[in-house]
Amino acid sequence: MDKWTVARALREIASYIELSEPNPFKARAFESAARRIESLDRSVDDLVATGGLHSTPGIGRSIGPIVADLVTKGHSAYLDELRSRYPPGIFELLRVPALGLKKIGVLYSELGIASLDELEAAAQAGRVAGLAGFGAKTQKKILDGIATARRRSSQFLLSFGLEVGESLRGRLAQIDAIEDAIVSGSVRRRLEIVDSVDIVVATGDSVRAIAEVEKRGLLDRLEQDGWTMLRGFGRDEIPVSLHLTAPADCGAALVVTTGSADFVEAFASTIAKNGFELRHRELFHNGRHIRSENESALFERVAVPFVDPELRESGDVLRRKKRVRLVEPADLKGTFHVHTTFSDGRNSVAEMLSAARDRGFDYVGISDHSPNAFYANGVTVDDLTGQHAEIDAQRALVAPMRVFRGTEADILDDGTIDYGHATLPRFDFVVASIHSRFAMDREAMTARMLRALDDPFVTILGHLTGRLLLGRTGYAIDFDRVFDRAAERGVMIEINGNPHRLELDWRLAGRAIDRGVLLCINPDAHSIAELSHVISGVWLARKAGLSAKHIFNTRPVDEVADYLEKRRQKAMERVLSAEC
DNA sequence: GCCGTTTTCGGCCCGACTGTTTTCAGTCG
Repeated sequence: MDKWTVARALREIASYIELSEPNPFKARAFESAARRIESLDRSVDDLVATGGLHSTPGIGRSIGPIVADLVTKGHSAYLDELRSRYPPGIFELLRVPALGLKKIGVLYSELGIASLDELEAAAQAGRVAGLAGFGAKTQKKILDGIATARRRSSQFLLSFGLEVGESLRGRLAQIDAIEDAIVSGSVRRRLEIVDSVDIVVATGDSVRAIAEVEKRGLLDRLEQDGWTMLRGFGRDEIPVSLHLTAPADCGAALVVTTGSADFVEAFASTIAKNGFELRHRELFHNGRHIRSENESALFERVAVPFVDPELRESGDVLRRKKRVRLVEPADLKGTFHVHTTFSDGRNSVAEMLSAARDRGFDYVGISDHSPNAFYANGVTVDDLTGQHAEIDAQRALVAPMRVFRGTEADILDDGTIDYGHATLPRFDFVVASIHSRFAMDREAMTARMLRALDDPFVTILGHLTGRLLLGRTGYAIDFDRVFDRAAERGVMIEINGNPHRLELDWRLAGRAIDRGVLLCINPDAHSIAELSHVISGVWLARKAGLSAKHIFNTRPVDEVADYLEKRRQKAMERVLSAEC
């Protein structure tokens, strides 16, 4: 069993404990044990086999045997028992805003509520308001929140849609009767929130193809709609549509099913001028069927410059005379905003650096949290020396990759930057982010951010609005004023590739670019695996129509090093002259 | 549940906000 699976089991135990136990520290002990396991630098099997478990901090007499059970038996009797005490799916109530594990525990023990439907019925009957710790306002909030929770359960993050789509595509491609399978729809357009997965399936024998899909159980609750459409559900109930098409019509089927509806409509009317028509996912010219094995051949045949799928949200893009070369993952030479175990990262400096080198980066910037971020174990001024020494010690091992020492410093309530000017010069770069007081009004929040942008040590503005997709709307700011100030001060704005954040929003990126703001694609990585968030950052940049020239970290290492050093020097001069 | 040279109990990362309370618990970041 790998360490991630063990950690997940420990977290599940922590959640069950929080439902029922009054002592909050017991659940926290399991949480911290999970973190310990995740940050192991060797396999958990090895740790158990060699008896090293007992000397691992945070894992004591109770948790030790649970970890050993998980590793040696593949399950834990303790966790099995906890699971049997509650109905499955009780944690779906967490989707309701204002409901945490404590309240869910009370709802279950007092009223036996363990699903959204039961909760809704009880709240409508007024039974929730009578519970200890609940009241009329909470009951109203819950009723409002159930709608949100239901909506959230029918929407999915792009990263999830892509994972389900690609895994299905791979399994479809293994079927003999299927020549090709390509993910289309809003996933292919890289829309940040999707409600379904669409796959074009090219086959010369749809009867056999459908029979195989059914036989292999690739989808749940399969419905057949004629011979060209199969609908079902993938993992976690995401709706999936398979669009069966003859291989000769694959290009047309891709255009139509990729959408958007607006784009396809505009595309159809553009090509109609030359006598072409899209009908039932097939291409016709003056009534005669035209082969379109792939999309680029189709665009060429109808004499329209190819439009990258990410740009197909509206038909306006068809007015362009030429295709713009969008930024690609291979364009990124390095990245910033990478956390380590010095704050809330799960991997050490050494692990993160060698993983960055293995991705082929020429440079990487380490940026742990600043002291104000208590909950994220921010690095104190005293601990900085140790971290910098550790980074310096690792440099030679990952050469010639260049390592920059940075921070993700909190923007404090008044807009000043955590650490202050006594310490900020010690960093090669500073990502400034807001992690507290999200509820400020638009005016106050904008003022706070403008002041942060005025600090000469700030290099990059981190996750612009703090939004969490399907979780939390970002704080309100006046974007144009922030973009103007960022351009004026030469502060970059981050494209945060974390699939839950994906901001600055692709709908806004063009406005920032037009005002002269430079952008930087960062992973906000808290583990080796999360370094891949630079790829989702590239999706966003492509969706915004950006090229390599708009992105700072497509620049070569020498240019980047020079830029950062000059900026740091200038900041120190400005601060010194202000003090004189 | 874990930890500890103050060693078997008492503390455990913090703060804003909200609603239910009338001094605090739960949620969220």
